Amino acid sequence: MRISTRGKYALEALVFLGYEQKADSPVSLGYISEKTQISEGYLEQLFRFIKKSGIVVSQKGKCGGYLLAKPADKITIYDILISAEGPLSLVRCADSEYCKRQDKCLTHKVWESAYGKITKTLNSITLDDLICDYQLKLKKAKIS
Amino acid sequence: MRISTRGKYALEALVFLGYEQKADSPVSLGYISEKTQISEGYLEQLFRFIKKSGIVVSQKGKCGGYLLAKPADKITIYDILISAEGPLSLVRCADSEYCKRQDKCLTHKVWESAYGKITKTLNSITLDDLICDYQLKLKKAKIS
DNA sequence: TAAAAACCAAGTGTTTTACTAGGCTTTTTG
DNA sequence: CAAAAAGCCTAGTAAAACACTTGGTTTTTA
Repeated sequence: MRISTRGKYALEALVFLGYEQKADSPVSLGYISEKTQISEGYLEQLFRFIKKSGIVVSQKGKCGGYLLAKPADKITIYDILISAEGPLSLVRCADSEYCKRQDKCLTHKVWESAYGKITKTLNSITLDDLICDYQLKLKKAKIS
Repeated sequence: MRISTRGKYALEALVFLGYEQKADSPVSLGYISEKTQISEGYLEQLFRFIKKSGIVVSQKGKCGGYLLAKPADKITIYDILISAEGPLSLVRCADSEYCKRQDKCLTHKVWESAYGKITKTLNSITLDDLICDYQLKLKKAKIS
Protein backbone atom coordinates (compact mmCIF):
# COMPACT_ATOMS: atom_id res chain seq x y z
CA MET A 1 0.00 0.00 0.00
CA ARG A 2 2.04 2.83 -1.34
CA ILE A 3 1.82 6.24 -2.80
CA SER A 4 4.56 6.39 -5.41
CA THR A 5 7.24 9.04 -5.41
CA ARG A 6 5.29 10.59 -8.25
CA GLY A 7 2.61 11.74 -5.82
CA LYS A 8 5.08 12.70 -3.18
CA TYR A 9 7.14 14.76 -5.61
CA ALA A 10 4.04 16.47 -6.91
CA LEU A 11 3.04 17.46 -3.43
CA GLU A 12 6.47 18.72 -2.47
CA ALA A 13 6.86 20.65 -5.67
CA LEU A 14 3.47 22.28 -5.33
CA VAL A 15 4.09 23.29 -1.74
CA PHE A 16 7.20 24.95 -2.97
CA LEU A 17 5.48 26.51 -5.95
CA GLY A 18 2.69 27.85 -3.81
CA TYR A 19 5.14 29.34 -1.37
CA GLU A 20 7.30 30.92 -4.02
CA GLN A 21 4.61 32.19 -6.31
CA LYS A 22 4.20 35.91 -5.80
CA ALA A 23 1.99 38.32 -7.66
CA ASP A 24 1.24 36.02 -10.54
CA SER A 25 4.81 35.68 -11.67
CA PRO A 26 5.41 32.09 -12.70
CA VAL A 27 7.97 29.83 -11.07
CA SER A 28 10.23 27.82 -13.35
CA LEU A 29 10.80 24.11 -13.00
CA GLY A 30 14.53 24.77 -13.01
CA TYR A 31 14.14 26.73 -9.82
CA ILE A 32 11.86 24.17 -8.21
CA SER A 33 14.28 21.44 -9.19
CA GLU A 34 17.19 23.31 -7.68
CA LYS A 35 15.42 23.82 -4.39
CA THR A 36 13.75 20.44 -4.04
CA GLN A 37 16.50 18.34 -5.63
CA ILE A 38 13.96 16.61 -7.85
CA SER A 39 15.35 16.10 -11.34
CA GLU A 40 14.15 18.75 -13.75
CA GLY A 41 13.33 16.24 -16.47
CA TYR A 42 11.11 14.35 -14.13
CA LEU A 43 9.40 17.52 -12.97
CA GLU A 44 8.67 18.44 -16.57
CA GLN A 45 6.97 15.17 -17.21
CA LEU A 46 5.08 15.43 -13.96
CA PHE A 47 3.92 19.00 -14.41
CA ARG A 48 2.70 18.48 -17.92
CA PHE A 49 0.59 15.68 -16.55
CA ILE A 50 -0.64 17.59 -13.54
CA LYS A 51 -1.56 20.48 -15.75
CA LYS A 52 -4.17 18.38 -17.52
CA SER A 53 -6.27 18.23 -14.41
CA GLY A 54 -6.24 21.99 -14.15
CA ILE A 55 -4.56 22.67 -10.83
CA VAL A 56 -1.67 24.51 -12.43
CA VAL A 57 -1.31 26.70 -15.50
CA SER A 58 1.85 27.31 -17.45
CA GLN A 59 3.50 30.17 -19.23
CA LYS A 60 5.89 29.39 -22.01
CA GLY A 61 8.95 31.31 -23.05
CA LYS A 62 11.69 33.04 -21.17
CA CYS A 63 10.63 34.02 -17.67
CA GLY A 64 7.87 31.48 -18.02
CA GLY A 65 7.01 28.74 -15.59
CA TYR A 66 4.08 27.42 -13.63
CA LEU A 67 1.39 28.96 -11.47
CA LEU A 68 -1.32 27.52 -9.29
CA ALA A 69 -4.60 27.76 -11.16
CA LYS A 70 -6.54 28.34 -7.95
CA PRO A 71 -5.85 29.73 -4.49
CA ALA A 72 -3.90 27.21 -2.43
CA ASP A 73 -6.69 26.88 0.11
CA LYS A 74 -9.00 25.66 -2.64
CA ILE A 75 -6.67 22.83 -3.63
CA THR A 76 -6.77 19.69 -1.51
CA ILE A 77 -4.08 17.06 -1.14
CA TYR A 78 -6.46 14.61 -2.69
CA ASP A 79 -6.74 16.79 -5.80
CA ILE A 80 -2.99 16.85 -6.09
CA LEU A 81 -2.44 13.16 -5.59
CA ILE A 82 -4.99 12.06 -8.13
CA SER A 83 -3.78 14.65 -10.58
CA ALA A 84 -0.31 13.12 -10.31
CA GLU A 85 -1.10 9.44 -9.95
CA GLY A 86 -4.50 8.97 -11.46
CA PRO A 87 -7.31 7.39 -9.44
CA LEU A 88 -6.01 5.94 -6.18
CA SER A 89 -7.76 2.64 -5.89
CA LEU A 90 -6.56 0.45 -3.09
CA VAL A 91 -6.78 -2.80 -4.98
CA ARG A 92 -6.85 -3.47 -8.68
CA CYS A 93 -10.16 -5.20 -8.56
CA ALA A 94 -11.99 -2.17 -7.32
CA ASP A 95 -12.34 -0.48 -10.65
CA SER A 96 -12.33 -3.15 -13.29
CA GLU A 97 -12.36 -6.56 -14.76
CA TYR A 98 -9.71 -7.91 -12.47
CA CYS A 99 -12.36 -9.24 -10.17
CA LYS A 100 -14.42 -11.22 -12.65
CA ARG A 101 -12.96 -14.41 -11.33
CA GLN A 102 -15.42 -14.29 -8.49
CA ASP A 103 -18.95 -13.23 -9.10
CA LYS A 104 -19.27 -11.82 -5.64
CA CYS A 105 -16.25 -10.13 -4.18
CA LEU A 106 -15.87 -11.03 -0.52
CA THR A 107 -13.54 -8.23 0.31
CA HIS A 108 -14.97 -5.32 -1.59
CA LYS A 109 -16.45 -3.83 1.54
CA VAL A 110 -13.02 -3.51 3.09
CA TRP A 111 -11.45 -1.60 0.24
CA GLU A 112 -14.43 0.62 -0.07
CA SER A 113 -14.55 1.72 3.51
CA ALA A 114 -10.80 2.20 3.74
CA TYR A 115 -10.82 4.16 0.54
CA GLY A 116 -13.61 6.36 1.84
CA LYS A 117 -11.60 7.24 4.91
CA ILE A 118 -8.50 8.01 2.92
CA THR A 119 -10.21 10.35 0.51
CA LYS A 120 -11.93 12.11 3.37
CA THR A 121 -8.65 12.66 5.15
CA LEU A 122 -6.77 13.76 2.08
CA ASN A 123 -9.58 16.10 1.14
CA SER A 124 -9.52 17.70 4.55
CA ILE A 125 -5.98 18.99 4.14
CA THR A 126 -5.37 21.80 1.68
CA LEU A 127 -2.20 22.80 -0.06
CA ASP A 128 -2.34 26.02 1.89
CA ASP A 129 -2.08 24.10 5.16
CA LEU A 130 1.22 22.63 4.04
CA ILE A 131 2.50 25.93 2.72
CA CYS A 132 1.84 27.47 6.12
CA ASP A 133 3.73 24.63 7.78
CA TYR A 134 6.60 25.27 5.46
CA GLN A 135 6.65 28.97 6.26
CA LEU A 136 6.70 28.21 9.96
CA LYS A 137 9.59 25.83 9.52
CA LEU A 138 11.57 28.44 7.67
CA LYS A 139 10.93 31.00 10.39
CA LYS A 140 12.03 28.63 13.11
CA ALA A 141 15.16 27.75 11.18
CA LYS A 142 16.03 31.44 10.92
CA ILE A 143 15.75 32.03 14.64
CA SER A 144 17.80 29.07 15.73
CA MET B 1 -1.76 3.69 -3.80
CA ARG B 2 -2.42 0.03 -3.93
CA ILE B 3 -2.76 -3.03 -1.84
CA SER B 4 -1.20 -5.82 -3.86
CA THR B 5 -3.01 -8.98 -4.80
CA ARG B 6 -0.97 -10.63 -2.10
CA GLY B 7 -3.02 -8.89 0.58
CA LYS B 8 -6.25 -9.38 -1.28
CA TYR B 9 -5.61 -13.08 -1.78
CA ALA B 10 -4.68 -13.49 1.86
CA LEU B 11 -7.92 -11.90 2.91
CA GLU B 12 -10.05 -13.94 0.54
CA ALA B 13 -8.37 -17.16 1.47
CA LEU B 14 -8.74 -16.51 5.18
CA VAL B 15 -12.42 -15.67 4.86
CA PHE B 16 -12.82 -18.96 3.15
CA LEU B 17 -10.68 -20.80 5.66
CA GLY B 18 -12.59 -19.29 8.56
CA TYR B 19 -15.89 -20.25 7.01
CA GLU B 20 -14.84 -23.78 6.19
CA GLN B 21 -12.98 -24.59 9.34
CA LYS B 22 -15.14 -26.76 11.55
CA ALA B 23 -14.27 -28.38 14.84
CA ASP B 24 -10.54 -27.90 14.55
CA SER B 25 -10.17 -29.96 11.43
CA PRO B 26 -7.66 -28.23 9.18
CA VAL B 27 -8.48 -27.01 5.70
CA SER B 28 -6.03 -27.83 2.93
CA LEU B 29 -4.63 -25.31 0.51
CA GLY B 30 -5.70 -27.55 -2.33
CA TYR B 31 -9.29 -27.10 -1.28
CA ILE B 32 -8.94 -23.35 -0.78
CA SER B 33 -7.28 -23.10 -4.16
CA GLU B 34 -10.05 -25.03 -5.82
CA LYS B 35 -12.74 -22.82 -4.33
CA THR B 36 -11.03 -19.45 -4.67
CA GLN B 37 -9.22 -20.11 -7.95
CA ILE B 38 -5.99 -18.83 -6.47
CA SER B 39 -3.05 -20.97 -7.61
CA GLU B 40 -2.06 -23.52 -5.02
CA GLY B 41 1.65 -22.78 -5.36
CA TYR B 42 1.02 -19.15 -4.64
CA LEU B 43 -1.15 -19.97 -1.67
CA GLU B 44 1.60 -22.14 -0.25
CA GLN B 45 4.09 -19.35 -0.41
CA LEU B 46 1.59 -16.95 1.05
CA PHE B 47 0.46 -19.15 3.91
CA ARG B 48 3.94 -20.04 4.99
CA PHE B 49 4.59 -16.32 5.24
CA ILE B 50 1.35 -15.51 7.01
CA LYS B 51 2.01 -18.27 9.47
CA LYS B 52 5.06 -16.46 10.78
CA SER B 53 2.92 -13.72 12.23
CA GLY B 54 0.85 -16.27 14.08
CA ILE B 55 -2.63 -15.82 12.71
CA VAL B 56 -2.76 -19.33 11.33
CA VAL B 57 -1.31 -22.65 12.40
CA SER B 58 -0.59 -25.62 10.21
CA GLN B 59 -0.83 -29.33 10.43
CA LYS B 60 1.42 -31.44 8.28
CA GLY B 61 0.75 -34.80 6.74
CA LYS B 62 -2.22 -36.33 5.06
CA CYS B 63 -5.45 -34.68 6.13
CA GLY B 64 -3.36 -31.74 7.24
CA GLY B 65 -3.93 -28.13 6.36
CA TYR B 66 -4.33 -24.78 8.02
CA LEU B 67 -6.36 -23.45 10.91
CA LEU B 68 -6.97 -20.00 12.30
CA ALA B 69 -4.83 -19.57 15.37
CA LYS B 70 -7.45 -17.38 17.05
CA PRO B 71 -11.21 -16.91 16.88
CA ALA B 72 -12.11 -14.97 13.73
CA ASP B 73 -13.55 -12.08 15.71
CA LYS B 74 -10.17 -11.53 17.31
CA ILE B 75 -8.40 -11.17 13.97
CA THR B 76 -8.65 -7.80 12.26
CA ILE B 77 -8.23 -7.03 8.59
CA TYR B 78 -5.23 -4.95 9.51
CA ASP B 79 -3.61 -7.97 11.13
CA ILE B 80 -4.14 -9.97 8.00
CA LEU B 81 -2.88 -7.36 5.59
CA ILE B 82 0.34 -6.68 7.44
CA SER B 83 0.90 -10.36 7.94
CA ALA B 84 0.72 -10.81 4.18
CA GLU B 85 2.36 -7.64 2.93
CA GLY B 86 4.54 -6.45 5.74
CA PRO B 87 4.19 -2.94 7.14
CA LEU B 88 1.87 -0.84 5.01
CA SER B 89 3.57 2.50 4.74
CA LEU B 90 1.98 4.92 2.35
CA VAL B 91 5.20 6.37 1.04
CA ARG B 92 8.69 4.97 1.09
CA CYS B 93 10.08 7.90 2.97
CA ALA B 94 7.94 7.27 5.99
CA ASP B 95 10.08 4.59 7.48
CA SER B 96 13.59 5.15 6.31
CA GLU B 97 16.46 6.81 4.63
CA TYR B 98 14.58 7.66 1.50
CA CYS B 99 13.79 11.07 2.87
CA LYS B 100 17.28 12.20 3.80
CA ARG B 101 17.40 14.42 0.78
CA GLN B 102 15.43 17.00 2.66
CA ASP B 103 16.20 17.70 6.27
CA LYS B 104 12.60 18.53 7.01
CA CYS B 105 9.92 16.61 5.20
CA LEU B 106 7.15 18.93 4.09
CA THR B 107 4.65 16.25 3.50
CA HIS B 108 5.17 13.91 6.39
CA LYS B 109 2.07 15.15 8.14
CA VAL B 110 -0.09 14.07 5.24
CA TRP B 111 1.11 10.49 5.16
CA GLU B 112 0.91 10.19 8.87
CA SER B 113 -2.67 11.30 9.21
CA ALA B 114 -3.84 9.28 6.24
CA TYR B 115 -2.04 6.24 7.57
CA GLY B 116 -3.65 6.68 10.96
CA LYS B 117 -7.10 6.68 9.42
CA ILE B 118 -6.41 3.62 7.34
CA THR B 119 -5.14 1.54 10.21
CA LYS B 120 -8.06 2.59 12.34
CA THR B 121 -10.51 1.54 9.67
CA LEU B 122 -8.80 -1.73 8.92
CA ASN B 123 -8.58 -2.52 12.58
CA SER B 124 -12.28 -1.92 13.05
CA ILE B 125 -13.27 -4.74 10.72
CA THR B 126 -12.68 -8.30 11.86
CA LEU B 127 -12.34 -11.43 9.83
CA ASP B 128 -15.54 -12.62 11.41
CA ASP B 129 -17.43 -9.69 9.91
CA LEU B 130 -16.41 -10.82 6.45
CA ILE B 131 -17.17 -14.45 7.15
CA CYS B 132 -20.67 -13.47 8.20
CA ASP B 133 -21.10 -11.50 4.98
CA TYR B 134 -20.01 -14.54 3.08
CA GLN B 135 -22.49 -16.76 4.85
CA LEU B 136 -25.27 -14.31 4.08
CA LYS B 137 -24.32 -14.25 0.45
CA LEU B 138 -24.42 -18.02 0.27
CA LYS B 139 -27.84 -18.10 1.88
CA LYS B 140 -29.24 -15.55 -0.52
CA ALA B 141 -27.81 -17.44 -3.47
CA LYS B 142 -29.56 -20.58 -2.31
CA ILE B 143 -32.96 -18.92 -2.10
CA SER B 144 -32.84 -17.23 -5.48
C1' DT C 1 18.10 36.86 -32.29
C1' DA C 2 19.68 34.31 -28.58
C1' DA C 3 18.57 32.56 -24.28
C1' DA C 4 15.31 30.50 -21.32
C1' DA C 5 11.57 28.43 -20.55
C1' DA C 6 7.69 24.97 -21.42
C1' DC C 7 6.38 21.05 -24.48
C1' DC C 8 6.78 16.25 -26.30
C1' DA C 9 7.84 11.24 -27.52
C1' DA C 10 10.39 7.61 -26.74
C1' DG C 11 13.81 4.87 -24.51
C1' DT C 12 16.03 2.50 -20.43
C1' DG C 13 17.66 0.34 -16.25
C1' DT C 14 15.87 -1.18 -11.88
C1' DT C 15 12.63 -2.97 -8.80
C1' DT C 16 8.49 -5.20 -7.63
C1' DT C 17 4.95 -8.40 -8.52
C1' DA C 18 2.85 -12.62 -9.28
C1' DC C 19 3.64 -16.64 -10.12
C1' DT C 20 5.97 -21.51 -11.33
C1' DA C 21 9.15 -25.58 -10.86
C1' DG C 22 10.97 -29.08 -8.60
C1' DG C 23 12.13 -31.32 -4.84
C1' DC C 24 11.97 -32.54 0.53
C1' DT C 25 9.58 -33.77 4.87
C1' DT C 26 5.86 -35.19 7.74
C1' DT C 27 1.66 -37.62 8.78
C1' DT C 28 -2.10 -40.64 8.01
C1' DT C 29 -4.29 -44.65 6.31
C1' DG C 30 -5.02 -48.96 3.67
C1' DC D 1 5.09 -50.50 6.09
C1' DA D 2 4.36 -48.21 1.93
C1' DA D 3 1.96 -44.94 -0.62
C1' DA D 4 -0.63 -40.91 -0.80
C1' DA D 5 -1.59 -36.40 0.71
C1' DA D 6 -0.49 -32.75 2.79
C1' DG D 7 2.79 -28.82 4.23
C1' DC D 8 7.74 -26.99 3.70
C1' DC D 9 11.47 -24.83 1.06
C1' DT D 10 14.57 -22.59 -2.52
C1' DA D 11 15.09 -20.68 -6.59
C1' DG D 12 13.87 -19.00 -10.96
C1' DT D 13 11.24 -16.05 -14.25
C1' DA D 14 8.13 -13.23 -17.22
C1' DA D 15 5.73 -9.15 -17.05
C1' DA D 16 4.55 -4.92 -15.28
C1' DA D 17 5.43 -0.70 -12.90
C1' DC D 18 8.57 2.81 -11.55
C1' DA D 19 11.74 6.41 -11.78
C1' DC D 20 13.94 8.42 -14.41
C1' DT D 21 16.80 10.19 -19.03
C1' DT D 22 17.52 11.66 -23.88
C1' DG D 23 17.08 14.44 -27.47
C1' DG D 24 14.65 17.09 -29.49
C1' DT D 25 10.68 21.27 -30.77
C1' DT D 26 8.20 25.45 -29.83
C1' DT D 27 7.26 29.76 -27.62
C1' DT D 28 8.35 34.05 -25.39
C1' DT D 29 11.04 37.83 -23.72
C1' DA D 30 15.15 40.88 -23.18
